[in-house]
Amino acid sequence: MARTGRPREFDRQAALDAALTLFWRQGYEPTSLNQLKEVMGGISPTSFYAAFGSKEQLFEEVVELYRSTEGRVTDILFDEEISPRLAIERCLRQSAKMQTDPSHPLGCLVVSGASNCGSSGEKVGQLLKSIRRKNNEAIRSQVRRAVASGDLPGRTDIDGLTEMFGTFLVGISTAARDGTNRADLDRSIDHIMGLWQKN
Amino acid sequence: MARTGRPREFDRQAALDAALTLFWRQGYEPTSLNQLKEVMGGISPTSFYAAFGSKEQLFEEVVELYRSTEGRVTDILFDEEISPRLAIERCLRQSAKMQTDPSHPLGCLVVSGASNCGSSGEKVGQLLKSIRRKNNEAIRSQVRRAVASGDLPGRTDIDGLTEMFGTFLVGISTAARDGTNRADLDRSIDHIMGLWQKN
DNA sequence: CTATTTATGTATCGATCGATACGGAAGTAC
DNA sequence: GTACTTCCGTATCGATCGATACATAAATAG
Repeated sequence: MARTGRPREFDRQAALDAALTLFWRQGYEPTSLNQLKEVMGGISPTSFYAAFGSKEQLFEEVVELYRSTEGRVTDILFDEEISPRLAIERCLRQSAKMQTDPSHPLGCLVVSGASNCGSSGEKVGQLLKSIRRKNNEAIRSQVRRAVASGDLPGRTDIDGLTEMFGTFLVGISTAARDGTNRADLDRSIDHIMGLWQKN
Repeated sequence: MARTGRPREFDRQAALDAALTLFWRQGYEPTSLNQLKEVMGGISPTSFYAAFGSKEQLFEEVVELYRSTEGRVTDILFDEEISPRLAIERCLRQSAKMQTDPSHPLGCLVVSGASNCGSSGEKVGQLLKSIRRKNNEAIRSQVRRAVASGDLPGRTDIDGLTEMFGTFLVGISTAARDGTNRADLDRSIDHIMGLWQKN
């Protein structure tokens, strides 16, 4: 049976897509409800709050959308079927490609989406931080797996190598936003991955 | 001859220091004038604007202060007297040490101080971006110098290697703010600098 | 039809934003 | 002393912030 009540007049998914783009470009706090309502189809405040709850809830939903689409480039870090080296290299290359793609804002929403937070944005800042932490732990798990399998020597400094890849990964967002193109990032990944066999 | 007029009742330099700390922790946009006035000695709005012009001008002055103090860790990138490798390595290690120092906010003001900017913060965002760009060019200059001197092979991919160090450098800010300690960052620098001789 | 449910449009809420007006206070110049 | 300069405190500006109140419109249920 069809749902009762007056049907929604705007496309909720399209509105969510537009909100993602705006949050991605500007970040959480400087993006105002007026801007959001405008790009989301010129909807009214009432429609906005009825459909999305609040600015904070909308952002959380936007982060979910990001993670299920463009943000999937880091998912491969959690793949323990492929080789650890390939998991990390592919994550870096896919991230560099995605974050420099001109079809959407530059950089990474998880890294740069809520980096300047007052008290009102503290919660969403913690949300993104927890995602970054999980990614870092996935890198550590891959490095550890490589040592266990003998792909990296037993004397490998696991934490140091993990942090090297992790710091480089989050750096891609600032680099991309500063205008670095994909080709240069890809060659920088050539270099950083060169460490793997020369260890 | 002494300056005429009623003397200022607050310590301008101390107020500037306090503003630096607040901007460093929160970033430009989410830091309000009320917060600033409070940490700057509970000064009045009139005193604030008479002494610093505006929030934006204050931030620019704060950036100058930062660059002349904690931010000097990157100055060594411009030193063409020491070896290129040492210039880059010292920059990374000093940055890691400074940005994880608990005596002030974590991370780097130049990287994270205005990363979420609406239209009002666009100007300061560009200011920080131009500083990052200059630092990147300094890295490139060092890499080029290393190739010219034979310290790196002639076939070296200059732009790729530059971007690798540059991306890692800006990544330190997010890593430090996410809680990475100095020791782990230092070991990650051990790894990334290992590329230099193994090229 | 009436009742119920959900969405919409307008008008506006209290709080806060960055920034000023205005008058008085505290110093020097003469 | 008076004139001048600079700073301070209070009160407040217009704009915008995120969020709601309230009445109305458009659908289904019976």
